[in-house]
Amino acid sequence: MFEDSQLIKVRYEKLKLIEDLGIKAYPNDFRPKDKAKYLKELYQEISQEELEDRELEFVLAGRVMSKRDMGKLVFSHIQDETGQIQILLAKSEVSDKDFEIFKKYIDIGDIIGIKGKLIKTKTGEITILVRSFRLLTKALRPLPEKYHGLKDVELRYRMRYVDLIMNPKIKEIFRTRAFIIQYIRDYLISEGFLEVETPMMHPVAGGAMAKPFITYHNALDMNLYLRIAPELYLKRLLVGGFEKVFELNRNFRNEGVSSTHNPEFTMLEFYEAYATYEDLMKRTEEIFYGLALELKQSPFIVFQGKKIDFTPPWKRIEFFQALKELGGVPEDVLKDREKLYNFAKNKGIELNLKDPRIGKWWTKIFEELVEPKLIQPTFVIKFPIEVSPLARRSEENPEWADRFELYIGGKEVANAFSELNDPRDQRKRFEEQNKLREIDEEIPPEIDEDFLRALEYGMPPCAGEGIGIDRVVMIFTDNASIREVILFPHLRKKEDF
RNA sequence: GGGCCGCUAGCUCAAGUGGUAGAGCAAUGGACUCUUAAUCCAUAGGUUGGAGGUUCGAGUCCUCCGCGGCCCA
Repeated sequence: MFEDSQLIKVRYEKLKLIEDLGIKAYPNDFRPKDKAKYLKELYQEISQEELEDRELEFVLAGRVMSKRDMGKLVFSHIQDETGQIQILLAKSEVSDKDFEIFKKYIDIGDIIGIKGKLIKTKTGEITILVRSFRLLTKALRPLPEKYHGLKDVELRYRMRYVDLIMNPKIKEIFRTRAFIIQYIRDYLISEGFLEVETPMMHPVAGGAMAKPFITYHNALDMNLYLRIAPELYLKRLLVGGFEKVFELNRNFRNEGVSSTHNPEFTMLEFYEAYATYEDLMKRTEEIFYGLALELKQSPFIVFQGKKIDFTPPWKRIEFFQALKELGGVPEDVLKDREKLYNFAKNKGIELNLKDPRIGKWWTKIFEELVEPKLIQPTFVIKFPIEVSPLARRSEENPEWADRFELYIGGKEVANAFSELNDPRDQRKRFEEQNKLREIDEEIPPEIDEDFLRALEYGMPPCAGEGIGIDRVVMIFTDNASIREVILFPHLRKKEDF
């Protein structure tokens, strides 16, 4: 690849000079034994005299992050996965050749392996006095400025690898992400759930309301949809006799990109036979409370300047009650289409007049007026049946679904319900939904007949829940943008990238 | 989709009302045995996101386009 940047040319030339000296620029026979962070932790309290006496040799590898050449001494920091540690090359301690090579040919950004003993500088910093070193990887591009690092958000996302090198806090986010996923997985497995993998490519899109990505299978000569949700497959597994299953993986939705939406995102769905959405509320509280204790050693976290308390039990509020009390929708307006339409319009909310489902209107108003107010963990219960096509009808009132949505920090985080397992009702709901396809492009393009057949074989009474993992990570890492918790968020293509 | 803001050296940023495009770090050459945003001397580095336009003259004003951020839908 041609690069006309002066800085890169210089590095390529240097690489050639190194190789001309018979030095390998990309060897793979160096095995580090020590890590920067642990050396610092272990030896911080030990005096220079004691370190001198012990004469221990340490072996580590890392990227050169700074270089301060003082003539016959060169101080430098190298960075491994755990952090940075200072190293010192002294002309008196290494061969003349090594010293020359380090001074002349080792650049900031190169990865090197070093052997040496620990010393403390006069300021008390644990430092490795190098006895020998090896070039392990030559870097051909300069790192960003050492003090400010890489700030440009666009560059940070497009070159996450550089972001990770320069901004140690970014690594923490993704460690926390991994921890959260591991914690949830451990919880479910310890509760007897089986982790499963169902298709990512669906012949029929379903399980949620969203526009799917379409792809094409050559050999089968058919269109496939990237899944918008695994729900209908997980339910088939309950028909098949698994009683507790979960899947923790990616979903794909062909929608806009925003600070809370990435076209692919990570979702946990779990299903439990002989349980109701009430049981799942308890599990949800357990999971989040446990996570807060593990991550913060406290039931409290701060999200975007707001203190959030995960101590169970959490607040529950009925959907209508929330619309009235938090959304300010008057009682007489709620069920009157015309009044409701005008009420929304007054609030700057445009409702789709062609949509006959008043429930759809309610959820729209709910999103705008209620959602942002639900800061503390809150279960919103008793959802309108019209917008819950896969949920069981409430025994109390057939117009409600036995369903909850969980809100934290003003965002929807989880959605759960007692599952509809009456195949007759399920078919009716699909068919009703079908009629609306022309006015609502999020309705799946066809009915999943095989799913209905499976229900006819009998799915045990059960409850299921979906948790948006990216949002959970946002909450626990206090990030307002989903892109900060996804390693490689999707951006528009750009030349030079 | 709409509004606002941004895009200048590898990175972080400057350049009243239009008048020769600068600094720090990084780089290159040199000095320095406890530096740590090292310091000191010197050198080099630019199609100012792209394309048009206005003007004697555009980083700056206008139009269109691209990419991003925030807000709204």
